[in-house]
Amino acid sequence: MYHLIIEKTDLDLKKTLMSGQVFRYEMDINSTNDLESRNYYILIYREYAVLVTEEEAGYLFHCSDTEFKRIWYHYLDLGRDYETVNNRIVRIDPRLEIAINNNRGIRILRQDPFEMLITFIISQSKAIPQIRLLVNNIAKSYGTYTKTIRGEDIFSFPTAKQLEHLREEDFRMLKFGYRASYLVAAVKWALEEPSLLMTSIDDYMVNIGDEQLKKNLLSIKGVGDKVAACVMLFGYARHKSFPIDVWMRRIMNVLYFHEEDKKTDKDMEAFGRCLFGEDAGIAQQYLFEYGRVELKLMNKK
DNA sequence: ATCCAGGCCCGAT
DNA sequence: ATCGGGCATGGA
Repeated sequence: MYHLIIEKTDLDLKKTLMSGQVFRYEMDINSTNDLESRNYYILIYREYAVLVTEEEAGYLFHCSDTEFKRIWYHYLDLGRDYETVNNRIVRIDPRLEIAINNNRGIRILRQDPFEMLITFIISQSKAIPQIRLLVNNIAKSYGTYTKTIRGEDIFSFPTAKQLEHLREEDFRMLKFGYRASYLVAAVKWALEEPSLLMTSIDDYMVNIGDEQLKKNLLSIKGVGDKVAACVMLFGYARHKSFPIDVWMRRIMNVLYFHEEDKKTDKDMEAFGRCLFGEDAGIAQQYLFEYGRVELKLMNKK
């Protein structure tokens, strides 16, 4: 019934969930060693939700072996050997070894494309706690109740179909502000481009090239380079994506450029993709974490 | 109170 | 092509 992951080094759920790529999860971290209050996590993917407890030997998934293999193994990208990727990245830039060592076990999740599209449209000019609040609210309002885990009612994120009839004012009522019209456009896009949204986990790899997919996403009002890159990386597992945000700008201006260079986001994205190639997305995640920690310390002085 | 948050659109150069 | 103002909301 339960599936046990032994290798905690290959997977760090806490770091992965807090890395800014996912906004719908639950987590309870206890600082005590009380056996009755182990750390636990709730992962959500489409109509699935699973309780994961942290045991001495590894993470215990409270679901069937079949569900684990079919859903969570995939969701957590466990089929990829991150050590190999890490080695490639360190070979390209040895300075990232610190960031990798501090963030070993972070994985790029394979989340639902439509959820990523809506989530990252919402994310613009918002802080992470706000984003979490907004996406959880829309799930409660328009998603489907899945199950209750440890007292938490878990809802699936609404499908495009479930948001089909929402108007701008409906989204404004949910406090999405000026993003409301973008969301209407995104839902319309999703309903018109069903082939770009997987219908089952099996057809995850949409049969379309990176460039074409990006072009398609950019056609949505409210989706720019950054949002498109995030959707492609976290929703379509396009690991050549290299999203540039304020944090990435700061860290890249320290590691690779200078403020005076006045590099544009486009310049930086091209640079990162060229430097890290197929590992750009994962490298970006390490850089991002590096920036969140190291730069914060540098600015403190 | 003012500022700004993992941006993007749009109109003016 | 590039620049800057505006945009909703809420937390610091």
